[in-house]
Amino acid sequence: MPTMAEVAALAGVTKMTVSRVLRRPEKVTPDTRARVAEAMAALGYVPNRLAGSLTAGTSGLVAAIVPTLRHSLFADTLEGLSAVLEAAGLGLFVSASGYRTDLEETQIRSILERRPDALVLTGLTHTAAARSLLRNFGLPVVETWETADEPVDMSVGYSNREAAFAMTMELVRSGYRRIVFVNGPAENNERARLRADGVSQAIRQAGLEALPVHVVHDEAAIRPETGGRAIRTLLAGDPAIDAVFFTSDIFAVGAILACREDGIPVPERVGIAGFHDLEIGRVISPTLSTVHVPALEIGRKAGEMIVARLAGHALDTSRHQLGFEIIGRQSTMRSGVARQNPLTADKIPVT
Amino acid sequence: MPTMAEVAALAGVTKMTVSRVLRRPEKVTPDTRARVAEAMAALGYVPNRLAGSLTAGTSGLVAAIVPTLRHSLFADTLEGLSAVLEAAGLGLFVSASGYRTDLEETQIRSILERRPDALVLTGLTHTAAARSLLRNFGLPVVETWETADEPVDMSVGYSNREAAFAMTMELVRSGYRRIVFVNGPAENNERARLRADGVSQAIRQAGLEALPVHVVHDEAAIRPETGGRAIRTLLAGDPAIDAVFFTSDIFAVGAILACREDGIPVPERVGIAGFHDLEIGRVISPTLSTVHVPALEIGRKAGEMIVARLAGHALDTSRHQLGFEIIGRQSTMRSGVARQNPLTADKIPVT
DNA sequence: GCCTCCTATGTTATCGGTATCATAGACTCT
DNA sequence: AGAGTCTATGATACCGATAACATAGGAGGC
Repeated sequence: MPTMAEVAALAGVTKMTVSRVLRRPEKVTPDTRARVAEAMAALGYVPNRLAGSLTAGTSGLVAAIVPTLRHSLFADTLEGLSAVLEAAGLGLFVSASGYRTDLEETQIRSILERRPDALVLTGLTHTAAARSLLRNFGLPVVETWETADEPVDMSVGYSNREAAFAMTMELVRSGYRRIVFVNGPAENNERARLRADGVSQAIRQAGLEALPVHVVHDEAAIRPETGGRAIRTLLAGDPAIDAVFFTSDIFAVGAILACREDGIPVPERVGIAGFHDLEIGRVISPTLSTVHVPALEIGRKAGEMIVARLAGHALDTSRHQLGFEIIGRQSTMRSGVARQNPLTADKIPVT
Repeated sequence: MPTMAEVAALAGVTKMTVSRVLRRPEKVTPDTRARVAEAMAALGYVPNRLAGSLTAGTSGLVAAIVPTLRHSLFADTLEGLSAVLEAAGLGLFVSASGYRTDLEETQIRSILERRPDALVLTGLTHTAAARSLLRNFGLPVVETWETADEPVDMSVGYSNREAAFAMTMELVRSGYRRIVFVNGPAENNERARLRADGVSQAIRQAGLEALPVHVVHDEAAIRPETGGRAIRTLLAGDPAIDAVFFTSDIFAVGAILACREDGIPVPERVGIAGFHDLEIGRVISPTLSTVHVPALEIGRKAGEMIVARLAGHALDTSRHQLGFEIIGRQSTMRSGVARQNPLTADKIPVT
C-alpha cells in the first residue's frame, strides 16, 4: 500500500507538497500539481485518513445511535442525516442499541474512542454516566425525537404531548366519547409520559371521562399482534369503549386486523388511531388515522445543526422543535358526524 | 483531553504499560493494573483509536454501502450486519448511494481512506474503476443480495432467477394462464435480468404463452402508484391477462389498491403477486402473495463471513446462497382451484 | 550459591500524515 | 540596482498510540 512518502519520491517532491496537493491545491504550482497527481495515479495512492485525522484532530466522522434499524422511523432519520452529512463530506457511523440504555452507554464509550466530530442520539433516556461522559467530552451531541428541557447539548424533535393532545382532540371531534390510550410503559420513558399527558389533557379539556391508560409491556417487540390482543382485552373489559388510540401504527394495524376478524366494524363501532404515519396505515382497510411525525426531517435537521456547529456557527438553534401533522383517515371517520378539517401542527394550542 | 502518556505519568508507569492494561491485561501485575485503572478513571481517559489503528494497521471498522436506508430490506440487512459486527467488536460505517453506481465509486474511494477492515456492497453493479480499485486494495469485500459468478471477493444472496421461477410456477399452479411480469429496466441490472429469466423459463416450462415483460422505468421512485398505473395499462391493453407478478411488493400493493378502486376482484379476475415480503403485504386486503427474501440473514451472513475472514479462517464460504420462500396468500388464491402447499426454497428445481 | 529462564516493565522506533516555521527565488517598487 | 514582499517548496517536529526488542529482578534447578 503506497504512502504519501512514496508518491512524493516518485514526483520528486516532499510529503508536504503532496499533502498540499490534496488539501490546498491552490497553494501548489499547476505544474507540480500535475506531476504529483500523475504519481498518485501511477501508484494507486489512497490517502490514509486515520493518519490525517490524528494530526488534524478531526475525524470527519459523525456517529449515530438508534434503537434499531428495523423501524422505518429510525431508518428515515438516518437517511436524512446521511444525506446532509454526505453533502458536507462527513461520514456516518451507526450503532443499534436495541432500546437498551446500558448497552447505549457501552456503545458511546467505544464510539468516543474513534473521536467522532459529533454524536446523534435517539431519545433522551441515557444513563447518568453516559450524560456526564458526553458533557466532559465537549463533543457536539444532538438528541433526537424528543426535545429536552435540559438536553446534553442540542436537540431536535417534535412535541409528543401536543401531538397526542391533537390526535385525541381529533377523536373527540369525530364524535368519540369513551377513548382509551394504549401506551408503552411510562417509567423511565419521557416520550410515553408526554403522550399520556397530552391524551389526558385533551380528555379533560373535552370534559370526558378519563379512562386508565392501557399499558403494553413488550415495547421492544412492537408487533401488530400486541395491538390485536390489547383491543380485544379492552373491549371485553369495557364494551362501552368507542375509540382506541395506539402509541404506534403497528399496534393500531394489529387492532384493525383483530376487529376485522372479530366482525367489529371500524370506525362505526370503534374508532382506531395510531401514531407515526407508517406506510402500512395507508394501505390497510379502513385506512388508519394517525399522527405524521417528521422522521426524515429530524435526521436532516440534526445533520444541519452538526454541520453548522462544526463550521463554528451560532448556537441559537440548539433546541429545535419540528411540526407534526394529524392525518384523519377512514379508521376514525364515522359517517354522519360533522367534522372540521384535520388539524395540522401549527393549529395546535401549545400546552 | 488526557492522553495515554498522562495516564502513565499519574500511575507512575510508562505508556507501554498503560497500553498493555488495555489490550493485554493478563500481561500486567494486578497491582499495577489497578493503579493504572485508577489513573484512567481519575482523568476520564478515553483511548484514541485513531492513533491505535495507525500503528496496529487495523481500524476495526466495516463499511457498508446501501442504495438507501428508506427501504426495509436494506435496513434489515444492515441490522443483521450490525448485530454480528457489534458482537465481534467491529464498528459499522454506512453510506447511501441512492442507486447510483457513479456515486458509489466516489463513496468507495472516500471510504477506503478510512482504511476499513472490510466492505459490504449491495448488488453486483459497480463501475469498472470501483471493481479494480477494490481488487487492488486487497480488502475483504462482500457483495450482497445478488450472488455473482465472479464476485470481487465474497458474496451472499439468493437466486433471483429461482425465486422468480418459483413464484411464477405458483401462479400457474393456482390456475392462472395469462401471466405478465412487471419488472424494472433490465439493462445494466443483473437482478432484473435474472428475474425476467426465471419468469420466462417457468412460462415456457408450463407451456403457456409468453407475454412481454412490462417495464417500469422510475425504479428509484419505487412507489405504489407506479404499480397501480402499470396494472391499469396492462388490463386496458390486454383484458385477457389474469395474473400480474410485480418485481416489488410496493408495486403489487399499488396494483391491489387500484383494482379495489376500479372494482376489479382480486384474486378472481386477476391474481397479483409481489416480491420481498414486506409488512404492507401482510396487512393489505386481500393479503399479498409474495417471495420472502432473507434480508436480515444476508446481513448476518455477510457479517459472519467478514468476521471469519478477519480471524484468518478458511475462505471456502466465499460465495453463499441463502434460501427464499414462496408465500402464498389471498391475492393469488382463487377459490375452487386445487393447490399444493406453497413451495419453499429447497423444493425449487435448480435452473 | 550460581546459572538459566521467565516475567513485568521500560526503551526506542515507527505508523502516515499535518502544522509550523524556514528558505530560496521571483517580482515589485523606487 | 537594492530592498522589501510574495510564493512555492522544504525541513522538522509531533499527533497518540503500538510493535519489537531490551532489561532487571525473582523463581527454579543443580
